[in-house]
Amino acid sequence: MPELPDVEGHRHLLAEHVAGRTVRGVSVPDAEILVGTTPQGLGRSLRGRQAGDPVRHGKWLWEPFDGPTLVFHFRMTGTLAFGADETPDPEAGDAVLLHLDDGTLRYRTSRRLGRVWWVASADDVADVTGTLGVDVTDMGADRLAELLGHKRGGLKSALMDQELIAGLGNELVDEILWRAKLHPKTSVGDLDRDAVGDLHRRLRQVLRDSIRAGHVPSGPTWLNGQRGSDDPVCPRCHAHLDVGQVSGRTTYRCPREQPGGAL
DNA sequence: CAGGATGTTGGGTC
DNA sequence: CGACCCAACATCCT
Repeated sequence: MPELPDVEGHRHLLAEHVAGRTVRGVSVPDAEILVGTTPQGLGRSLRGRQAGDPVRHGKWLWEPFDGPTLVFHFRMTGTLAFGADETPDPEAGDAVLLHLDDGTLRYRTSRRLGRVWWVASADDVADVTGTLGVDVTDMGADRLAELLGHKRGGLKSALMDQELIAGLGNELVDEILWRAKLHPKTSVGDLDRDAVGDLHRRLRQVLRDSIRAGHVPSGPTWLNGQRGSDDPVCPRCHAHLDVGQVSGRTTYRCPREQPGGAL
């Protein structure tokens, strides 16, 4: 599930419940998920430290502790939760818990694909994340046009390239392309400035509504709601959707409104 | 019960 | 180097 809107929700949770609090102790029920230190090292490093303001860039999230910083990525699975319950539930995928002044932060990755990295300083975060493009929530239409101007190949691949634009995942990109009425394999070079402008407006709209919801919605007016259906149809024109693979990801497209070849 | 799944990495090819 | 493809990761859901 975790797409950018979910990660933004997790950032909000950190800002609300963790920033400004002090670490009293840690639990690491799944040490394999913790990278860059040991459970003992994590406790030694964080105990007594105060949490600063969390940062999200694309689908990456980090929390500085007055120097040492925890970097979170959720991959295909994973959540953050905060509450009074201090008890780890390893069966449910609890991996790293931080016990703070007034509650416990719980990083859970049920399929164990997510990771939490420890780095000594916020300056070292980029060593973990690698090169990231502009955060998609900070990207204006001109910037999008400029970035696409340097790219070749298919539009969906370009939008999903985290080194170009950080934050767009499979579900968001399908939703955006459907609203912009663009075929996922549209050659990037075929878009003129007006088309990029329209694409950008749709992108902003999808992001705003998704972040507001805390996830990519799947209601009746969202293409995303057709995902997983045995007979997916276009929420606007009710044509049967074309489902296939693009860039190795399951892709949905309306053959009538996003014309072009089959996926 | 086999197959597929939201993401990323690393290998390989052209 | 860029674009693209694939397999792997570990587990859950259909």
